[in-house]
Amino acid sequence: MARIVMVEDDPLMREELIDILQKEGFETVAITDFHDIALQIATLAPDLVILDINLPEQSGFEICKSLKSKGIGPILVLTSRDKLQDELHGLYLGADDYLTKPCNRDRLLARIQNLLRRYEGQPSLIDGGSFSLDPNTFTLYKGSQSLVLSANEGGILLALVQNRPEIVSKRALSERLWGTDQYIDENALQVNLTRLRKTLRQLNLENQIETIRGQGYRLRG
Amino acid sequence: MARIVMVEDDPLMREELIDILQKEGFETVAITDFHDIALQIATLAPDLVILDINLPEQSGFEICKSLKSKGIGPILVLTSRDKLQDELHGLYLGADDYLTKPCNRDRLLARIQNLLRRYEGQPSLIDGGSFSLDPNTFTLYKGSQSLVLSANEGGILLALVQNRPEIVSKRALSERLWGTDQYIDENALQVNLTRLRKTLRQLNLENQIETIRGQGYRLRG
DNA sequence: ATTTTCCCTTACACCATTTGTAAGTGTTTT
DNA sequence: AAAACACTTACAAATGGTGTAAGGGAAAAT
Repeated sequence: MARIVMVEDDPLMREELIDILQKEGFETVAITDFHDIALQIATLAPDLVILDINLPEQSGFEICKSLKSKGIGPILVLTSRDKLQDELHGLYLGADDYLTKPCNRDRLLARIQNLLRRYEGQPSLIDGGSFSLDPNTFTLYKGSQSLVLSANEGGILLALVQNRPEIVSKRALSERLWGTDQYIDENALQVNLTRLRKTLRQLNLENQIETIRGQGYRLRG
Repeated sequence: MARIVMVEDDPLMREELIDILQKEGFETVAITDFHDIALQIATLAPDLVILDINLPEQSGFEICKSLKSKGIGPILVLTSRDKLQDELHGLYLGADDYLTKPCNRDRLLARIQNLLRRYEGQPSLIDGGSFSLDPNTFTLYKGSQSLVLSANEGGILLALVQNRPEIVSKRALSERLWGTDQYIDENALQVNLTRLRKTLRQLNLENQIETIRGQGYRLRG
């Protein structure tokens, strides 16, 4: 079941939330130490974060921004601040939904399900800057366009995406594709890189792969 | 700029919406013929749909459901129905957000931006019930698993998903794969269906395709 | 109960795609 | 100027996709 992390400093409200969510079958984790909240949440790997705004050490707005920059979501803000400007600010910072207290139990649950549904039906794609890559199938996505890379092309791109923005040596790429127990001429790597660059051009992804002479390759961006 | 399709039968409200959105730089398309709305919207390929609920021929709820089954989204419901049960129903049917009229202009725009931001960068997958399908590459997604179907297997599954839960005749499937100007033995369709069923089993998707003897096939769920 | 019809499955051969090798070219470094 | 490194294109072999053929099973018709 989905893991929901709650950032709420009012003890009574927190217990009530925990009760509602656990009755619904969710795994709940409540933040009680209000220092370095974004870091704590990152290590918890939540499926959804319920975030209050008025907190002791940091504003929920700051936390929201920090979570977003770490790619953690979805984030549902649940706060007593019911002014329109606060809602606009929260949404602007990247909150996925903004609800005000007091909130009807069924409404809260419906909004939570809504966010979970939207995120969990999505494939686990790895962000490559200007594109996304499915590590299972080597399917490359850019906007509404997509294409499937061949095994070799996909293996190379995956290695570069996973190590972005670090340089990946030719030796590491060769081992990634062919292992160490069979001899493949080094030129095969060059050829496959040329094929990959050509394929990337089909999605207008020019100059994504940068050559560092004598060291290896890296993904730009 | 993003294309927003509006389904609103009140002319004054519709004009006001168009004005607000165009001033913001959006491309707007307003539905004025209220028959077969889901089909019209599908051909428009919108980036977002603003949907009223009280409409002349069909309920916005039905349209929402139909759009969702065709993988069209996001959907922002904007309605005068402000009862909690209506909101819950809309979210249950798959609406991505539910706002009631009258709605503050800045709030509406913020919610629209919120949805657009969340969907751009995501591949356009069609919902198949227990799985999702990328119509470009025939990549099949189920949870964190994915695999790429062959052209024939993908073409068959796509047809079934797009017509779900309707029956698709063998003739329609054959025409989808081979057109009408070349003769392919009917058994080729049977063979490819067997191959597709075997591939689906690799993702534990048993019994997804139902045979209706003498009529055709349909997707379960 | 038997026959006919429809659907499914497996194997085979042909076609399309992927990929390592070979050879040539261009650029950068020594 | 020569050497080293990187890139590109073409070719042939290997691999995967797919229609056809043949056989079998189940449901419907007689």
